[in-house]
Amino acid sequence: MSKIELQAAERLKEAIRTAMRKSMENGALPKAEIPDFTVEVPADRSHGDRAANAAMAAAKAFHLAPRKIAEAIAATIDLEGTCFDRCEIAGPGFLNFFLNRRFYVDVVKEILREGPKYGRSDWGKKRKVMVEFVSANPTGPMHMGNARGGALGDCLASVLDAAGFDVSREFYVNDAGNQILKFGRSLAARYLQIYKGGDAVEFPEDGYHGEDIKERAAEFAKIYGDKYVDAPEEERQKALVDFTLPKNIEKMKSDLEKYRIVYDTWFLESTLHNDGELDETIGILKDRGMTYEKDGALWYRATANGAEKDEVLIRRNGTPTYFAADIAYHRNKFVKRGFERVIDVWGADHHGHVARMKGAMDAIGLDGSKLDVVLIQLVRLVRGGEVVRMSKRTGKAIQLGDLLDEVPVDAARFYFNLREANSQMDFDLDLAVQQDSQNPVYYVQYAHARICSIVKKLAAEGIHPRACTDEELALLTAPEETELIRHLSACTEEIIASARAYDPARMTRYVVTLATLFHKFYTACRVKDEGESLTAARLNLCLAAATVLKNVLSMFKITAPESM
RNA sequence: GCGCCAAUAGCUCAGGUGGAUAGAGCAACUGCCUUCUAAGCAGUGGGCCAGGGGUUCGAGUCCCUUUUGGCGCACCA
Repeated sequence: MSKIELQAAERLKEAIRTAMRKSMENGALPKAEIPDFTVEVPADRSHGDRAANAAMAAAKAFHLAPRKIAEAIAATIDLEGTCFDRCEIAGPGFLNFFLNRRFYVDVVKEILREGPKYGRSDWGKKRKVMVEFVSANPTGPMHMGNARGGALGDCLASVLDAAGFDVSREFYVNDAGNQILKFGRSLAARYLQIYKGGDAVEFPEDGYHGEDIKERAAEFAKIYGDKYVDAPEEERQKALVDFTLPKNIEKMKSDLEKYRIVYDTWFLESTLHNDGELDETIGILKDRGMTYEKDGALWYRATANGAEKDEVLIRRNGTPTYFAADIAYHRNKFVKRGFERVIDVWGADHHGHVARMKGAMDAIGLDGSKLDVVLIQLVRLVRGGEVVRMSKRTGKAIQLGDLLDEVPVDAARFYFNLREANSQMDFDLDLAVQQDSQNPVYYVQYAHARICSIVKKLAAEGIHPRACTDEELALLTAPEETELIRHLSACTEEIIASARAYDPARMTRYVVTLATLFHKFYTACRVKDEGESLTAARLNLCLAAATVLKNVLSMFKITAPESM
């Protein structure tokens, strides 16, 4: 795990604080409390590798001009033990620090030593965290929104894993409740229509109108014939649901696997109903005085936790609501399975549900703040310059399976992780299908392939990668080389930042920038025929770059091709 | 009506806890392959950060407000 970069900021901060204390002792600064300040990477390279705003932040406390404070700090600071060797005062009082030679040498060595592990850290301290994502209704095929949620959820899980959490991926299968009844009614109607004609059988108005329902009913009819035409409605529906549901779930599994998503758990909602957990959870709410009866239904006092209105848990007809099951489900995650933190990836249209769900966790005596919800704005599909509606019910929506038939998985996964979850996004299918050189994923993969090509070319001449001495690695002083190394060194920090923000798109941007810096290096610096030592050192740098490119890509389950 | 999310270049978007001259990609234009992959690199043009107030040394970033979009406010899930 990378320590170098992580320690850089902390050690520097401590050195600055020490310098301030020393200045106070020798009278250069008045005695005052040292305020909080930041150390950051400046936008402009000429401002050094790290900049601290300590002098400006302390101006008030010391009643001194920022530049005076900066001068006192710069005069006393001891950079021994940090990876910086120079400090400049600039602008309104910034302290700009420059990395020493040793830093660049150590980074390259560390990457080559760590290999596939480089970038990983124990920041998450092995805490158990669950990421639940997609969880599409098993009543029909998955759509574009699921494609985005899938790529994001899966990559978020990977980022958390790399940041040192014990991550579990889960798919919640809504195989119970109202929509399954509706599902059964829809299937039964389509089934009967086969034998009695489309006009003779009325299709339920709130049913699922998709073509897939007709297809499933036809498959069923092919096997069982008219056996269920005269059976009681309830029996007919049950037979159709029992036949169709497993097929739909299998289809989702295989589509998702094509998409390189493999879950640790497929959690069936029906288990909550069947083994009493739902009743148990409602019992807890009752015991805590969070429920009451009204109009024949059982209500949850959501308003007690700040909600605008109360919610029904059990309907007048005796069936529990989705919300009731969801409370039991989340209780199961925390209590029965001991997850310390639970992340749900939901479509943004469910945002109203977020506060309710957190409040419900508090209501059953858990901590709602340990439930995090990542909201994903729905994707608008654009084809031929026109927005395509994605309603499942029209039966005209593009399905996840269709998408993957047309768009390479590498491209789809990368594309959906280009933007943060909470941004609206159009998916231009025409563009995505024909995308090759335009798609940033190829740009990144190309950088990797280029490196492999260099290595191959040199190997053909009998030059193989070897360990370099520090003196040799210190030859890497061109701006294109130091910029590249500097960015490579930020990988661990960046993964942690992505994990903290639940934003895997940060890593996509990181790796695109990495590719850019490599391409610049490639253009400016030759590896071949540069003298034995420099060639060896640059070859090491190439391997380091390839390692990080590959680590990030494979974290996202995107291939890192050796040639293109 | 109430609430959540958004508004940055022609288009699609970046801009961690406020920092130095607001950045990429695409599109447009101009250069660079007898030398490791040109799916690349270098350069040019392009901006009232939706409008208006405020907070302070300092605001694209924080607060208020207006406008414009997306989405919620079921005994649906």
